Amino acid sequence: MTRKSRPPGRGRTATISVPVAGRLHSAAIHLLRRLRQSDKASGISAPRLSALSVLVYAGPRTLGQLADTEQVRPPTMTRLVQAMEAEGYIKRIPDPHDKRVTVLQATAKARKLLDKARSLRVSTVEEMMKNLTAAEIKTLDAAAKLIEDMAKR
Amino acid sequence: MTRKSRPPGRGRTATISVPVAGRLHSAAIHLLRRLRQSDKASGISAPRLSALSVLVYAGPRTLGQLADTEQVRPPTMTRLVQAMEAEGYIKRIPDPHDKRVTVLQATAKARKLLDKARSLRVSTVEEMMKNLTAAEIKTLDAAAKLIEDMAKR
DNA sequence: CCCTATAATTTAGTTAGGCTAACTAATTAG
DNA sequence: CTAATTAGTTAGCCTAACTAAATTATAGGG
Repeated sequence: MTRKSRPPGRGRTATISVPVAGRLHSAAIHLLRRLRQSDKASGISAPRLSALSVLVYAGPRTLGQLADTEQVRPPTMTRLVQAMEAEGYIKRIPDPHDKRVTVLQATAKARKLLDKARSLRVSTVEEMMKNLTAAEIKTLDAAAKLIEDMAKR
Repeated sequence: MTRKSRPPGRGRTATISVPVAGRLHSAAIHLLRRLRQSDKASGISAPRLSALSVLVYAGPRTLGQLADTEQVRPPTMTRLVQAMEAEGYIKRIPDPHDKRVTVLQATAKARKLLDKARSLRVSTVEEMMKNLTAAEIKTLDAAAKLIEDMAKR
């Protein structure tokens, strides 16, 4: 589902979207307020969880790349990585072509942790959805796909 | 728009909702990741922003109540409040019935700050939505309303 | 009036995340 | 073969958020 480039003549679309953006924003805030609670149960801090999910869901990368995507300086990432390495969530793999580089890879333990955290959050959402009609669920599904698409770039 | 209590015979709704909950969860995460960036621009830390928005959007309450809702110990909240009081975001109002208690109230400056933060985030969402069709926007709007309803309890 | 409970603060200390500056080691360019 | 660049680490410092324990002041029942 790739976003089609919109040709001229889209009319009042931008104007219509303004209040919707506000409502969508509020909805996201309130949904996430709920989810944050299940997040704490994972027992890992937000910066670590964030860096680790990059490694788990987007694959291995170097420390510098990870620092860039997480928008921190390399020394900060060094420490985050050291802590998570000591806890068995990250493995360092030396780059054979460039000995200065270490590629970081999430371990099975990390994947298990994130899967657990995810399923906690997902069941919170399920619980919230349990009284919806089939049509309402369809609407949410369509919206989820649209949002993914929008967030992709 | 109050959630209607669903009578028996809703059939496979719960089963259908399972993968949708997962997709909705992912969508929310990715949307949030975007919004966190605009949040930084507000220049206030996450714990403070969170506590302050309780006061702004849910109204005044005592320090102890605020500590409870934010899930921190009273000393932690004392410090958060002291900092925000010094910056002019919170006003303390002595409780006439119980002199041990101070009721915390957000100032106009706080409201202005949160409005600014909100509009930053909303324009991020608008920007993301700018290539959607009218039908897609309608879907998002319906979903936003459903989510608000779900999150409400 | 005393005793206990409660609201908030102070005290004293920890932990985590962030930074810059200075360093080592490896790579690449002249 | 130097010189400059790049990846990552170390060291040192700062701030924010958090905690438990002790303290202060008020409330309220017996």
